[in-house]
Amino acid sequence: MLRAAADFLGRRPNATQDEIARAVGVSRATLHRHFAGRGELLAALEHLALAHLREALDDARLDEGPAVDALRRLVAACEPVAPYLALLYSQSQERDPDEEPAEWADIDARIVALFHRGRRTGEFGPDLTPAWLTDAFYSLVAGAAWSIQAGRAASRDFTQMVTDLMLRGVSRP
Amino acid sequence: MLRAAADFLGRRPNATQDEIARAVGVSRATLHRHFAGRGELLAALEHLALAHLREALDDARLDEGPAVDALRRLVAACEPVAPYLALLYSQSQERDPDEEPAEWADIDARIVALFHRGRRTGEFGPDLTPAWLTDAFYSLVAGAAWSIQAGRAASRDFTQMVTDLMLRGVSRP
DNA sequence: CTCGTGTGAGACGAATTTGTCTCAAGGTGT
DNA sequence: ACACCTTGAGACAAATTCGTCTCACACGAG
Repeated sequence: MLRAAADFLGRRPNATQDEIARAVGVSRATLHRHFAGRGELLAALEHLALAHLREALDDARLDEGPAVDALRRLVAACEPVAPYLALLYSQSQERDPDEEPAEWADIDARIVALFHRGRRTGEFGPDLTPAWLTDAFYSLVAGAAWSIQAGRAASRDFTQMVTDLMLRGVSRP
Repeated sequence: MLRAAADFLGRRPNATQDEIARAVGVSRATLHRHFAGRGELLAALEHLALAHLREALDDARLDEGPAVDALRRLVAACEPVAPYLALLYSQSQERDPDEEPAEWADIDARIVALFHRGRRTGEFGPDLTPAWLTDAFYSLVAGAAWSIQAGRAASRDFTQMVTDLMLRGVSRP
């Protein structure tokens, strides 16, 4: 149910609760019984996305093996969460920047740590800061999700699109 | 005036026209005299962004010299437009995908052509498609603009952040 | 069968937002 | 001084959206 709501809100961030309910397949009354108001729905969505994302980070084992491989695993593990991320990425702009839940801090810290480790071991170049690489990672994941949703890219290319760009940019293999 | 509206809408995409007017520094009546309704304002904003972006593309001379240098010039020229792009990038989700003005087709085509050229000359690797590289370029420009606006990155690092990531990813120079 | 539960449909008022109007104030050029 | 234009402030109705309530219907468990 949240899945359908996420898909729909990804396309129409400002949709009415009436539209959301119809898109999900329930009546507005039922939607309001489960989530009282748009805020609760967004919160539930964020909670679900955070849970999936945490699980993805656990599966990726970011602190094991070469950082390059860990980054590959990270992108691959994030693929199912990408639509949620894209949604929250667009909604995050219209929220007070200081009221964002502290649960994001964990996630951010783990990804930042990966880029720090790669820089320390010399696998990653020293020019780009881990903070920017983390933001760029989010942007690329969300951008790839949008490209796929818009039909400009194939869903099965997600991992390669993001990993190749993160690892080598446009340069030759 | 549009500049102020863009800055404010970048932070609060769902702001009331009252809030927009106050942020711009005029009364709601005056704002409504210039742009009848939110739609016209967004359209004007998009028009302005398109004009700036076209000018940036002209300045970048994407079809001259090595594609790598052209990409560098492109990013540098896009820096002033980045906040506009970030705004439209978030607003574009809530619009019918087929009613988007054809003016974007020009811009997209020129950027896609750059990546095509780089791939043809062998400067860019053959794995990533020009279409995805274009989307990724937009994502990174918008992401960098958000990072800067959020205070996580310095404004003067914009060009290097985006170009380094596009050209080499995380790998060493 | 009967009860309880969950759902859909609809109606209602409240709050918000928007478009429009009027009027007074301020500035400009003649 | 005078006409002219723009703006700010406020009021007003219309439209939209949201929260809430009621009622009828379906469905499974006992």
